[in-house]
Amino acid sequence: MEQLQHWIEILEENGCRITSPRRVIIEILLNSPRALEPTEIYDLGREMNPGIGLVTVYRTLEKLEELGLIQRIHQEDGCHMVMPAVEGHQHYLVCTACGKTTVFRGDDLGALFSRVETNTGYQVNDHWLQLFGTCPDCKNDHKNG
Amino acid sequence: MEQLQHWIEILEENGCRITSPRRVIIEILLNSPRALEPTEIYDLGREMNPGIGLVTVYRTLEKLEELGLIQRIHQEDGCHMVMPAVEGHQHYLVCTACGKTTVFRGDDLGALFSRVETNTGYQVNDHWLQLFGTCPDCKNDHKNG
DNA sequence: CTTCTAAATGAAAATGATTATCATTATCAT
DNA sequence: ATGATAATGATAATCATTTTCATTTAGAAG
Ligand SMILES: [Mn+2]
Ligand SMILES: [Mn+2]
Ligand SMILES: [Zn+2]
Ligand SMILES: [Zn+2]
Repeated sequence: MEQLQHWIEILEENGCRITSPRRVIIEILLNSPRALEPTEIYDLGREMNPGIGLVTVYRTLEKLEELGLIQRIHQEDGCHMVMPAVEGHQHYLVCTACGKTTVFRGDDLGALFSRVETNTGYQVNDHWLQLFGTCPDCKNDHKNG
Repeated sequence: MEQLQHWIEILEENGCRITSPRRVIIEILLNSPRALEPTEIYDLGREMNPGIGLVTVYRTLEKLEELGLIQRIHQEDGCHMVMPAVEGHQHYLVCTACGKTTVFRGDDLGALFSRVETNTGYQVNDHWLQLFGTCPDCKNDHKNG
């Protein structure tokens, strides 16, 4: 749990107090193999600390995102999930069967952006790329069944 | 307005009735230079036909999406916008200043997908790419002021 | 042109996610 | 140990979207 200590230090460095709900929420985020929705974090959190409130989950996630410790993952319908952030530029690869989420890097979209800028006259400032697929475990599950 | 006729034909071919609200909503979609949120379509629709309801906007959009005539554009916060769909595989380029949205094609992400599949063991089935930038008009506005 | 029926509509309420309020609690610097 | 105030949690508010249901209407049939 050094990762947990690291997050706590960053919170302290930023003038935040270390509270029981925050510990619980951070632990949940760090131990989850997949991205979670706020209500999922809430449900898991209540198992550890029944007094915890959904509003505190939202507020803690807001703070953690502000500090760059977590990132949002977008879904078709609109509800967001969150997961620990990874340093630097990267994108998500989400398993559509079980939700397990992985990051990848090394996308080189520079050539595409240049082409698009030339063709459209727009200046491209940002991009948003997310991949969907089947993780190794779910591929096997499907084979066996 | 041949585009409008085309959409109406497709609705008819699929057993849908052609109603006044539907005409209004389709006209708004086809005449907008940018993607619209459901409430924006609702407000514009009321100017033409004050009796129209927001629920009908949602239902009509659902139907149009089902028929592949419109597509959703995702936003950071979660609320969706819609705009007429373009044939074939393409992605959106959204102006962050005025909202004007354009499509582009010719992304060749095959090499990236292969690399990701090798590195992660996932099978990549789908992808989601959206670019953000500044449109030509807004670039000029910024220069002048 | 009427008649008929299922599709479509709109008002109102329900739902689900997120945010705001505010009195109470608890962290942590002193 | 004490106090200032950050954080919490119960509650209510807000916002987008969906459901319900009684009423209207498009368009097929006669
Ligand atoms: Mn990238
Ligand atoms: Mn593509
Ligand atoms: Zn999986
Ligand atoms: Zn613009």
